[in-house]
Amino acid sequence: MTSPWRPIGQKYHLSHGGLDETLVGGQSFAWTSLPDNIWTGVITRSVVELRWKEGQLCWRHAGGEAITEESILDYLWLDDTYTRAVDELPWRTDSVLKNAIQGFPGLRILRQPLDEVLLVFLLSSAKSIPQIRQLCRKIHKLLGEDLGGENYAFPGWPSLSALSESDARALGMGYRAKYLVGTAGFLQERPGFLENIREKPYEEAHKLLMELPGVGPKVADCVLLFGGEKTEAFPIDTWILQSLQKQYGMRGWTVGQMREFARIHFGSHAGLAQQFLFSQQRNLGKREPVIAKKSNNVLSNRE
DNA sequence: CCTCAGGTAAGAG
DNA sequence: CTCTTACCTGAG
Repeated sequence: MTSPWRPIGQKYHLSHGGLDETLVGGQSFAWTSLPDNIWTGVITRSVVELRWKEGQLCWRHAGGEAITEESILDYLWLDDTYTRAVDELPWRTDSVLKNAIQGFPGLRILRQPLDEVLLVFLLSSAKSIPQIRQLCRKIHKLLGEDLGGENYAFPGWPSLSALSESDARALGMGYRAKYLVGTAGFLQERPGFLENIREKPYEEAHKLLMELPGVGPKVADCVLLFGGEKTEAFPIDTWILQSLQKQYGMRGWTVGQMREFARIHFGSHAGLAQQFLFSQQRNLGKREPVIAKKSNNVLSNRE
């Protein structure tokens, strides 16, 4: 059933850390990190495993529909346009960004299906990454196609529209339940709405997405960046807010001013810059300094 | 028991 | 257009 490992993307710049951030760092919730530098995930209706071994990325099919190497390359943005996009970022004059790029070599934006990404980020508000992952899995398992090995496909919005608000609340969505029901109903009345989004220029697509209940500026940007191939989209979440405030000295700036800054400073691939800064900010202080921890214990013993 | 977490929507100034 | 606040729920 499982196909043999095949090398992929030999000619492109990759690293284990960059890959891990890409797959399980928060832009997708379809991947799981396994021991031995292996990740397993679902690409549309195919279960795929990736492995990092001796500086080489390999993949194999592990369930569901067959999938081509070409599809994997596209999904992982393994082509020359990525290399060019990174080079076009203003790292030459921006040492913060340069630092972030060097910290996560080969970090990229996945090209995920837009409808699937919309569900994920519609449910993401005020939730942690593990919570979002768990909630999405629950929905996929309930309504999505069984791909074997506890993997399930995204059900599609027509299936999601079968959920009532109380169904959705029973799944643990809380106040996000009305977003899901509202958006599912909206899409049912407007066939082709999501398909159209991809073809529109960024500004228009962003405006259109915000017509959906529960989709504000941040979620719309996430959907366009991760599911709409709009690399100029610059989602401003709490992490990016911190990065801009602390590393770029933008305390007191409004979110609107920050969006404007990002457009001008980072340019047509601002979203890619965002991903590097996001990963950098989120991983600050994640390395456990053992010695520092010891001294903390001493201090905390006083009463 | 209390606070807070990948935000959005609604209302006020 | 900026600023506040409520909104569900579960984890720390």
